[in-house]
Amino acid sequence: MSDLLERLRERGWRMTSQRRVVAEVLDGEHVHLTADEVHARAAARLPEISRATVYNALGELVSLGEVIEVSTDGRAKRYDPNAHHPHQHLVCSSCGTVRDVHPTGNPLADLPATERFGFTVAAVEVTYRGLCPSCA
Amino acid sequence: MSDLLERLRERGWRMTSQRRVVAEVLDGEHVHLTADEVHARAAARLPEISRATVYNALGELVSLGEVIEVSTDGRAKRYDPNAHHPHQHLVCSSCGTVRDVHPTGNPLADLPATERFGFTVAAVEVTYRGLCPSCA
DNA sequence: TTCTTGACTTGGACTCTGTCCATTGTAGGA
DNA sequence: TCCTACAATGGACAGAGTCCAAGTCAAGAA
Repeated sequence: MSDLLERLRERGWRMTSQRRVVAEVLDGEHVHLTADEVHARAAARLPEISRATVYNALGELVSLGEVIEVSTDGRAKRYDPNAHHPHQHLVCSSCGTVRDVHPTGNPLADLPATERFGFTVAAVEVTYRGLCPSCA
Repeated sequence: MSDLLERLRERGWRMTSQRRVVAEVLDGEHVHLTADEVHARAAARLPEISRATVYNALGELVSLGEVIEVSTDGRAKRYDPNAHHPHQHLVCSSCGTVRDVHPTGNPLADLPATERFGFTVAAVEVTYRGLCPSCA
């Protein structure tokens, strides 16, 4: 499952051991890690990797469109590697768990022109909130 | 337009000069202020008010359901006093302006049971992103 | 009105998340 | 192999928010 690494190399992303480890941490795992969690997992394999490097790499992966930045709680941003499959998020208000979900319908179509106030609307994020089975 | 003050008093919210000023700043203005902006406006009327007090008051207004906390950019949270009229937000990706909008449809109904994974879904937030007329 | 008391406010220290920058290191092409 | 532009480092810094001990005060009781 190293499609991500492959794509990055093809796109000319200069590959360093640090960047490889960050990409590997995100690839495969379908969880939503914070930058610090990514750093912790990366450091498990490459102990001397710095926080700044992890932030740089994450920022570039986001710019490249390979990873999505999700801020579900106003605290640390989370990084979602599932960028190539449109989806929304379901968040547990108690423990913060995030799941990818696929609602029906198209929320963009639900915003009539009269409610756009001249904005060029490019994207829509939907966050469902509730309690997960363990917290309920 | 001091419905808010009235409601708070009725609900037994102990009224201090600091809390009154914070509530007054939010009441009436249909903008989406950050905590620091609320503090600045409150301090214009009550110079010695502290940041901690503003944070406390805002947190309580949110708990009471009188104000909604909105985190549109992963930076400072914004406080939306329009809590009694269901609405969503339209955010300018360039300047950060936030507008209240009223999409048609019910996004909660768009999440089928099979996509809820046992969660008790209580709320849904929709954020439209794009460029406002000035930034486009 | 004055007293009393529990709730509120203060301000400074602290935490967490993220950014910046000068220095050092290195991937990958010539 | 050598160069060099680009990347990594780590420590300082900044913004947003929380915590806490000490002082203050709103509002009910007498």
